[in-house]
Amino acid sequence: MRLLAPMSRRDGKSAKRESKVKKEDGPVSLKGLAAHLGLSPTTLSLVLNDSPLANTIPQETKDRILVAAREFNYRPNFIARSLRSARTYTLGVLAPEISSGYASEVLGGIEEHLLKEGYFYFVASHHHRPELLKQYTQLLMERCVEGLIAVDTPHLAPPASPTVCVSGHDNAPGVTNITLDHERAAVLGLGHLIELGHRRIAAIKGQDFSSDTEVRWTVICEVAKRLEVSIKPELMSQLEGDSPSPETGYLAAKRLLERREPFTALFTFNDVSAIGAIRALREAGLDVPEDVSVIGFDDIPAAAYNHPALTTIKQPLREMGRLAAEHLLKRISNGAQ
Amino acid sequence: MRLLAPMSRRDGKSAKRESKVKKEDGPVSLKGLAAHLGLSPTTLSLVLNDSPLANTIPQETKDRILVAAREFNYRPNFIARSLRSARTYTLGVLAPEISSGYASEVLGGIEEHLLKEGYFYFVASHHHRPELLKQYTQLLMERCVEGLIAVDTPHLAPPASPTVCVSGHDNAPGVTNITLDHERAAVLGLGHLIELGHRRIAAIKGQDFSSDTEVRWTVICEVAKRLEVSIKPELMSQLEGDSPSPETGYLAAKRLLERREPFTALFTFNDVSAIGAIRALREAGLDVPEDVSVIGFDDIPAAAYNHPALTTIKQPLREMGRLAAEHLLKRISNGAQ
DNA sequence: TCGTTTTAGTATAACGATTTAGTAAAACGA
DNA sequence: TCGTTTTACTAAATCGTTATACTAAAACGA
Repeated sequence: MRLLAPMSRRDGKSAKRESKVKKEDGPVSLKGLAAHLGLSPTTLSLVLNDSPLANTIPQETKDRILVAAREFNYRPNFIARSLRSARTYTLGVLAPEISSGYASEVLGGIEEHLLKEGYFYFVASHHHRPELLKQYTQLLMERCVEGLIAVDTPHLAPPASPTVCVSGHDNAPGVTNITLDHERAAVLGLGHLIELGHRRIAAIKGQDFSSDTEVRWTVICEVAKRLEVSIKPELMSQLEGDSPSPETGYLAAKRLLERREPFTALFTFNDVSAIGAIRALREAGLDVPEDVSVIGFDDIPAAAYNHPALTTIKQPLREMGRLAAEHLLKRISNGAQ
Repeated sequence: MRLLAPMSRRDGKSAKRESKVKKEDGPVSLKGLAAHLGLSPTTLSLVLNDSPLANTIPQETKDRILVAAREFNYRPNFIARSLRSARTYTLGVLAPEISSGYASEVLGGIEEHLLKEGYFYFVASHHHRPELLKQYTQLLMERCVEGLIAVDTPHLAPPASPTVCVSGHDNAPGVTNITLDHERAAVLGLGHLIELGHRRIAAIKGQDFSSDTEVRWTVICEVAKRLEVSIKPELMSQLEGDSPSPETGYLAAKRLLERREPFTALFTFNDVSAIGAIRALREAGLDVPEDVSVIGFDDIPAAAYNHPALTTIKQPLREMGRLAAEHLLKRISNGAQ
């Protein structure tokens, strides 16, 4: 059941004007500060950036400048600097939808590293729509981002900036892919099920638009064959639609059950769909984990608190985001393309 | 159980140099394009922005300019424009942690509206640490953002830019708060429980650092009193720590149970903690919902797929984000402070 | 004392756009 | 035909920095 609470907006009283006349007109510019000190902007710039050219300027003058800068709370204008230096210290991030658990975890890792390095980033959600993807890539480039990070975004057109793809599998020139070791993931997952004695293993494949879908599926099939528990075609179902709720998994499991092909274990594409699948199994009178073992993927926080607790393969999403950011900044500072 | 899969990094072959000599040197500037056409940058600027001053310029010339601009894929440099116009079309967003379900939903709504209006935004997560909050606010201002949106962030210092707080309750000058109608939420939640016949109602209050905690708690107590089911002090527990997992709710419920004060319903601060609380109740031998009814808050996707399905008060977080963005842009375009 | 070096700066141009003020040539009017 | 208006532009300033080149004065050396 769901009860919807409404919301409202309330404004504070409008800001009172500062009575001090002192700084009536916004932030100080270098020129203004220089005028106040009776020096040229050049001198201030040299001192404030302690350029080697400021060597011959006496400490007394330097101090005067530093004191005044502090007093007037001088902050160099970032835009002007960017224009001059052709650096924006800004990246662009493309993701299907930032509010998805997957993307937001990766973004968390990206942000953590970027802020530490003095960078910010713009995000755009393309909802797997090619024309939006193209448009936003363009917009980000126009904003002069120094590089791009694409999260779970296949078929990215070869970009003009250095690019890192999180869970990318396209082999494009100039693009670095950060990927999971899917082979190892498959061995962990299937190995665990086999150890529990399962032989009739079903699987739910990801949506076609997910970067990992094909690779993971291929690897799972290979590993299954190698471990001699090959997954029957009738025991494969696939997620459809891009709902962020467990519903996709619920429906995929339903389709699987309709085929009446028996199985004792289910390997799902992610935790959210696993939760939905479990519900479908229960409704079909199957007990989890007594009748069917379910294994998820991702390790979202809710996984551990599901009832019963979900077994899952952890993807270090935050770490992958951090690594993507770290690598991209390295490429940028190497002047790499 | 959780099995950790490792990840790896793979680079594509490095980009081949374009063999065309045509555009060897990055994007064209207005000056470059003007030189190519034998016109002045001014003329191009007037035509491309179709300024009224371009009225007297013959269509033929205009066409020449437009064709060349298209041919060379001319894009005005955003940075240069920003410097001149003192507009960045960029906002700053402050949140405790972007990867939390709460913040990412709100961000989704913010993003949706901003992109539609040609804006981008920078985000920074302050983790409820005052010094980070201050530092990031400063950094965002230095980046020349045109406004700020603070999500679940109390005690924001009076900012120099127009600001909107999502779930803000401080009454600061120049700050707009987007808030839930907590009164209505409390009536919905408590009303539902009372209708089910509950009289001994327990509640889990939010962490002290959450914007909504105090207001919601106060309102719930008031409404409870009015509905004559006042919540006993012994039946109040509080979330602690900022883990994003249901664990906080699990622990809060444990503390509640230790007091051995009987109750038949539990109103929790959010869905995630509700899931944890249900686990604690189960471990204590209480059946949900037979022995204890639990009601959550937020309506996260997993709520509906919890077993049993969780009753919850929906917060229209995405809508709140969208509204915040919309209102802030309106204030900005009104030149408001 | 005169030439050189050092000191302590400054003037100018540049980044890439936009805006204001201007101008030469053509067209027009009486 | 001469003065005015219109046409079709352009020059220069500006946004706030930074980089390069330059200079006047002081100090130094022989």
